[in-house]
Amino acid sequence: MARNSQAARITKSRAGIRPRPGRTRSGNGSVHNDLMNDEIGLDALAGHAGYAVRRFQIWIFQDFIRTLAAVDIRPTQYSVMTVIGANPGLSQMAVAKRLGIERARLVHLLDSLEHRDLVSRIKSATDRRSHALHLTARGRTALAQFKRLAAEHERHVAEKIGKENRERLLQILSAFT
Amino acid sequence: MARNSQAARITKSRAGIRPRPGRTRSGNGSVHNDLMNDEIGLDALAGHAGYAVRRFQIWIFQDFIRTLAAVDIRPTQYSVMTVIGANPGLSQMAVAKRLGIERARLVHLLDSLEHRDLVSRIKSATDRRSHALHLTARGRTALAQFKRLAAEHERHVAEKIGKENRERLLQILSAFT
DNA sequence: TATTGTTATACTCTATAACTATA
DNA sequence: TATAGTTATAGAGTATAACAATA
Repeated sequence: MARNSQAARITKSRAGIRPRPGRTRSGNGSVHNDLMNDEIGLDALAGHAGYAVRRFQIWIFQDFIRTLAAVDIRPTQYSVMTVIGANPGLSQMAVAKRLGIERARLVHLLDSLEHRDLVSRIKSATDRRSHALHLTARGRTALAQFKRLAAEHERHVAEKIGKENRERLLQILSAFT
Repeated sequence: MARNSQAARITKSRAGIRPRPGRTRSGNGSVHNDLMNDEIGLDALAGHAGYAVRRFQIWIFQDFIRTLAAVDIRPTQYSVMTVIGANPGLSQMAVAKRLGIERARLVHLLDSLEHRDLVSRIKSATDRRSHALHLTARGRTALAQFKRLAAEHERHVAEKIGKENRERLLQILSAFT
């Protein structure tokens, strides 16, 4: 699933040119006449940050999901539990705003976490419209494990792009957190 | 929709602490008791590249869609047209593999571009299973305009994160293109 | 009147599976 | 048997709108 992960060299020089299809041998040994992946120029795409960011985001989420597959936690669920764990008592609106999730979607996310006894909604005494969100005892224990696995995922990221590059990236994008 | 765009300061020091809700005044002047966005600590999330990358990707795609709204072209449509324009005659499989799009999804993307007379499928003479993809005359003219608008979008990115940071980002993520 | 949580709808995107026509 | 294109389905994720309870 991690296509192109090793294909760092981009043949920009051939962009815009119609290369003659070379008879080549692909990874699994099959013979075909198609252009190989790294023979297909990206043209203007190579200069767009959004394209690279999208490809990277897909890779990183797939690695996160794979690394936390045993505990069945996805990136958004992890982010919700982490924020509630660090700020118990938050309302659903506050969590949704902080993480940039639609409040309508957070309803379903919390339903699933509540059914798994990881999070609980407690009626607010001061504003009876809102719920104060807390981790359950089970949720606190589980989150500690999730964080260990997420740290392992983060090491995969560092291996992939380099320790220093990862830190530079975090710094460059700090305005978006 | 660009929440937190200016909120560069993160109060990591308060993460894990339950701050007393301060009576504060939000941007639109309404008074409330909730934690303000930058009072809510991200805890472990602040150290995860994936979280920042996801937030950035959302911002960048929204800006792209907004900047190209007049021509009704979305990021994926742009990437498909750009690759076909630079490599005419590619098969659907080749485009799908190169861009990391499911071949099933590319079918619908091409349907819409073909209906708008921007792309055409031409039956391959050598392999009658596959289609050779080309831009139409209208597609070539349109793509030139799309590229001008996309370059404008790219300037927005440079303004947002800084010219040098944008270039560093492209370099760091070059392995994913 | 406005806000919180909720329900519902629609559209995009990702991930599969299965079908057809070719190879 | 395998591959290219297609159709279909299901689940995330995004974007809205509307409603009840409450402020």
